[in-house]
Amino acid sequence: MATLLHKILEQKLQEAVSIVLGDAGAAALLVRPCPDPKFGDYQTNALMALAKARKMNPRQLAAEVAAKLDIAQWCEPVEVAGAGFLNFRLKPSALAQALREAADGRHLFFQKTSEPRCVIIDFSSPNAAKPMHVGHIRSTILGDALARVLRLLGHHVITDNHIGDWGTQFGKLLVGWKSHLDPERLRANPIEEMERLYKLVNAQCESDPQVLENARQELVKLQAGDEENLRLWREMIALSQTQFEWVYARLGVKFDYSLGESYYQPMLKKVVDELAERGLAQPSEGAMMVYFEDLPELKDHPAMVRKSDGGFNYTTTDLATLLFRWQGGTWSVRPNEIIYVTGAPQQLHFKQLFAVFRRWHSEAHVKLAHVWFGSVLGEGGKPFKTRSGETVRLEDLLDEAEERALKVVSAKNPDLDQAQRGEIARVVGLGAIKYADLAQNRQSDYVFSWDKMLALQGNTAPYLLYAYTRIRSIFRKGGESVTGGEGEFVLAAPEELALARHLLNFGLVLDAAAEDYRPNFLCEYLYELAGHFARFYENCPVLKSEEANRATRLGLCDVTARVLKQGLGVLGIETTEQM
RNA sequence: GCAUCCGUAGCUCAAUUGGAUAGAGCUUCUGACUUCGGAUCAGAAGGUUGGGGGUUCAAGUCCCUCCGGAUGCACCA
Repeated sequence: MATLLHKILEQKLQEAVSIVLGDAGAAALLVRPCPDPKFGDYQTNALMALAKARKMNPRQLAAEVAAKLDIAQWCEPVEVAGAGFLNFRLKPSALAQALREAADGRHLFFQKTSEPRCVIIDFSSPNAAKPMHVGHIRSTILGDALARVLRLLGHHVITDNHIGDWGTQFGKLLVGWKSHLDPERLRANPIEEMERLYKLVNAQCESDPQVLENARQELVKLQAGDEENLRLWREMIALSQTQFEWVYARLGVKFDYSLGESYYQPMLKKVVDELAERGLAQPSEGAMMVYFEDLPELKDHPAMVRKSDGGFNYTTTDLATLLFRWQGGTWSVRPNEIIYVTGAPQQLHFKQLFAVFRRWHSEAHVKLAHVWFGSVLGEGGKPFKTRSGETVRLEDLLDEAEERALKVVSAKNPDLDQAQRGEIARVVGLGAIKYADLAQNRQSDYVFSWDKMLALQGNTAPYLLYAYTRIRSIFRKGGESVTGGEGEFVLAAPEELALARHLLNFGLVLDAAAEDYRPNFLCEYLYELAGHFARFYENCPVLKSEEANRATRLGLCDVTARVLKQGLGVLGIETTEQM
């Protein structure tokens, strides 16, 4: 049995409360780390809320619950403080036991959920026939990190890339492909050529209505199943897919499914027919609309599910997709939850989507979450563009990250051979980009800064990776005889205790990050962990210390390295032994 | 006009069911090197959390209002 102390405390608190209040009504009694170590290791403020709801004296309730708490095995006597806080102080033996278990590989301060859920995560979603750009990075990195966290916690995660492979852009692309295609350029760089064609025709459409009309007709033919157009479309999709896979491989991102918009086209008519039959959708100005008179937020924002020209739009496609997923897709498992990771501007769309679906299938017990995020801005707070005003290509961005990281590594560590430096630069560069994004509250707009993300100070990937390499260096230097330590942990120095206490909270933070879809909690935790380690490292010699201290300190180093590696790994960031 | 989101130190950002003294990094200043990797650590300075009102034992967080900004709002996705 793993000793996960905060879980034990929560359990015991629950038991004590039900003894005192005589019922199990106490929903979630959370125990969390104290904001200030002087109060203790863990606290709960839940009793104050509980007392309030029952019109009881909070301090008295806290005292009564404290009297029934059966935790002497792990804690010093509990204190009632302030308006009704309970403060817990761990016994050194409990701390030592948890660390010993972790050092022995029995756990890493977290446990898998007792209630695994099936969660579908929809993220990245680039448009076919266009290069992936910086706008896709947040969705991709955030979605991947969430998938990894949920999987680590034992959930059944299905990732699905809803590629934009059926939009109106294909009308223009078909016109371009048929009249301006340069086979040489297509061979050399298919995406660039398709982008060139699209831009060319798009510009022509501005000035020449005839070209626009041609594009419309090509689109209609494609959607009607014209063989020639379908063949060209498939070719374009295949070329795009190759590019996507290359970028995803570089980022270390994998999808279980990539069912694009086109996959759902055969289902769209039925969606609208059903909505119409059930009176949920009504005709208006030739289009089909769903109104939400009873929802104040959406009262003035009806959703369109069919255009006046008879065509369907993205709400229709998303409804079909949602139904398909809820019914178990091709994987035959009904999800408990579906998560969409997209930008903030789509909030209204998802509110409409979810509202329509709830009416359409009110029997569906599935949690629908729109995990939205802010924009990536350039320095100065304006949209992030290249000097010439173009959107930044994702591949160029990754290249530049590695180049910049290589310069730093080469300057700091010129002794390493070129191949090693290249590999370190890859890990550090990609890690820096991912971490800079994930470390931020996703809902804020994010100011992209090379200097900040590659800095060795502050809450950055290089700082964390450096902490990791310092630990690994100890074990390298100590030789093969040096393991993660043995025997009982004897924690004495304040830096040892602070590090140990912080290690214990890894699981709590993983849970919080998963619960709120916010990897920045985990980043914050890892940054603090690296800080605690740095202070420990500064003040507590490991290899040079005497045998008694040495075993404990080696153990702390080992466990810290494992939490760092696991924590970064679950953010999609690799580690490196040297840098 | 309607809706959503945001406003925290000079700058970039945190702040876990509303919780105890709002925290980091950068910048500035001051310290610690015969380094288990100094790509480090310690200390100082920096705040009326946009303004005002309200709820609460407790508000950056919830409610109202005003100011300022971003985004979206029927035939693009």
